[in-house]
Amino acid sequence: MPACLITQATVTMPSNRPTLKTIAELTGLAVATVSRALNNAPDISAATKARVRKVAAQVGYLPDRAGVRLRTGKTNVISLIMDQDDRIPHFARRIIVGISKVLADTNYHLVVTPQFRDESLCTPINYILASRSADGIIFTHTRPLDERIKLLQENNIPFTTHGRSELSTPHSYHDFDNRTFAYQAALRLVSKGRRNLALLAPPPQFTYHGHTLHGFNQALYETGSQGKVFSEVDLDTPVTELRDFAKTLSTEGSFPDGIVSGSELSTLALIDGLKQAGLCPGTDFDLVSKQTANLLDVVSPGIDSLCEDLISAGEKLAEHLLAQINGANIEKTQSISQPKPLWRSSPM
Amino acid sequence: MPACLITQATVTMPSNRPTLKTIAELTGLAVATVSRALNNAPDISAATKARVRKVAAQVGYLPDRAGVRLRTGKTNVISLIMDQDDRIPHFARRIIVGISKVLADTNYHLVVTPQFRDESLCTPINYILASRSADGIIFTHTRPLDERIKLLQENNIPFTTHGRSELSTPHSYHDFDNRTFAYQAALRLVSKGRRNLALLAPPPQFTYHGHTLHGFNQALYETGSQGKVFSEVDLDTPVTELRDFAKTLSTEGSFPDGIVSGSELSTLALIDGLKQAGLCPGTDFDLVSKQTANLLDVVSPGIDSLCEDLISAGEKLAEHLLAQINGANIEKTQSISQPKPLWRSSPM
DNA sequence: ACAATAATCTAAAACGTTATAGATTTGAAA
DNA sequence: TTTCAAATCTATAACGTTTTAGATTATTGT
Repeated sequence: MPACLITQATVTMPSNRPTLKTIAELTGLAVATVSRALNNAPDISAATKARVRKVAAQVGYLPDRAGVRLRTGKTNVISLIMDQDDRIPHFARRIIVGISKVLADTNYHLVVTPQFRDESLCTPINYILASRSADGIIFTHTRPLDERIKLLQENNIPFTTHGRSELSTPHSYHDFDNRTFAYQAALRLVSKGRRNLALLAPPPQFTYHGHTLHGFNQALYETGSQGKVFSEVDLDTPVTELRDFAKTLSTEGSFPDGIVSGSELSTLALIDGLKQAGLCPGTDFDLVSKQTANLLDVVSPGIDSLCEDLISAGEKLAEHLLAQINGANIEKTQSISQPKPLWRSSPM
Repeated sequence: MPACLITQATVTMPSNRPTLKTIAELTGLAVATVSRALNNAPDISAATKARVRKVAAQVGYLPDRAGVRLRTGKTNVISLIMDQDDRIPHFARRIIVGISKVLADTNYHLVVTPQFRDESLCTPINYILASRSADGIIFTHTRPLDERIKLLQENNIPFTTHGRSELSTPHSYHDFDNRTFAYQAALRLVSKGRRNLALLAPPPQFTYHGHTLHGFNQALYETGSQGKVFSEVDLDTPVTELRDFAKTLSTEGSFPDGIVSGSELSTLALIDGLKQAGLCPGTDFDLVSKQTANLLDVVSPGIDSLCEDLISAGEKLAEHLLAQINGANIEKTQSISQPKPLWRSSPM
């Protein structure tokens, strides 16, 4: 590669990108006036604003993010803390798509900050705070006494979470109603004649563990059914292990004939294990699953499920965060979405 | 909410964030000297460099991204174009994790730019170019005559792609060897005694469609086996449709007893359909699948697969891009990864 | 001891933006 | 006509960084 080419590219070349100065020269106005016109300041005449905006559009002006950021401190960035590994297929992508849909109408960019396995939950947040590299933060997999929430509140930076905490100070969140999910799932099984239920619960460190158990137990109580929470396995158990576990279920004294499962992948593993043990879904047992993608479609017969829409969750999170950045009340930036039933077969 | 609080926060408060000026005052040096010391300029003494670096570490100095970006034009951002919907579970997340692992050792941030369904492939790229908001771009799902590549090359911005194009001008890429994948998969089926093979191929718009067909056909040729490419369905066919298709397969005249499938989800759908038609995997037919996640673990008996590591793909992409930004030759930023066999049962 | 050179540091400008305080023009009231 | 205020615009500084050109000090050769 000829060295001259590198030099040519490195040396400051004219860079025809239009700036406020360009528009100022084109209109004969001062840079400050152009800035204020584009920002709709009250002391600029309507005629001037119109003229400036027209020229700005003509030359394809886009505000320089670095200039704005340096001057105002506003990054126009929101940061999503992304877990290095999560078990829900498409979880990260759908959350991101939802966020992106909302941000598309704004000049915010989404930067994804990874949460590595070997580091503290606070590490990514501390970095963002120290480098002041985002106007707001979104994180997921919220815990009851989440240290991240305290950290963010102390530093007074807008944030919102997927899932709630149990801290006394209110915070912005979007959550899926896992209590209702487990409740409706259990009721569905009872309505199909199942009386000995079991719950494959979320890992205990997450807040929605409690919600899920609560809904499940309430349904048991209201219908007077038997039921238990699997103690050997949870939604984070590797699928192979889960399948082996399911194989042994039928040999137990009290075989659960109705199972509530909090994730599609776990559901598939359970079904395969039970099938291997010679049990037939729909006759020997029934199962109601949470559905976040279309994984259940690959297996037949159809499985009753309750859907959680992760794209719309991402949208809610982005909306909450932007609202907060614009000064909205915390209380206005909290939401809970309801499970959408997808019953595949009619109950008896 | 009391207005005074807002005012207090809005009014420029001291913001104790250390800058070059802070270090300059602390050391008694000029701002320029501090800058040059931290950037290891040749005209600063070793003693001064050491002193400056020590103080910088003590006060927790982090360069202000906006300052650097405004002055140098370097954004320290790389942008990943993310498809709004893709069929491979965990695809986006794993690519992102891989990229993030490499970027963690640098001061690059990763921004995810969405590619919406209804817009041109070039829209996100045009935006990035117009706003000069990234130093480099990564995109996926490369096509043989990919318009994005031409656009990026014309604008002389570093980029790398997941998958190759067939354009004459070389470009940086990381690809999975889909030719070898299909070749080895077909050979495996033949070694199990299957002689009437079928391929569930990628959608024809992607470059790896051709690669896959090539490998498959080569194996047929070398072994003298029968085989065909499913023409009614491909890897983008919805799983329910794919399952229905599989159900009808056995009624055909020449039932394929060995299937090569390019994705886990499709594999699960095919197997379920064939099972419903009364066919048993391992006896009536065999199947070799590409594996990118752990979805196949949920079904038994184990399925032969060839693994594609998407996390390491993300790492490669990031490495290629950074190398290019640092002036590396295009030829040094191309790589192809080999499928890793995961044979579940021994051939006959 | 003096000039020339090398080594090391610094002052000033610039990147694109917005906030502040001030300047100019216009219109109305006196 | 004069005066004052309102309306509209502008010059300047600042955000944090790096580059350029120049300044200062130390070192060398003669």
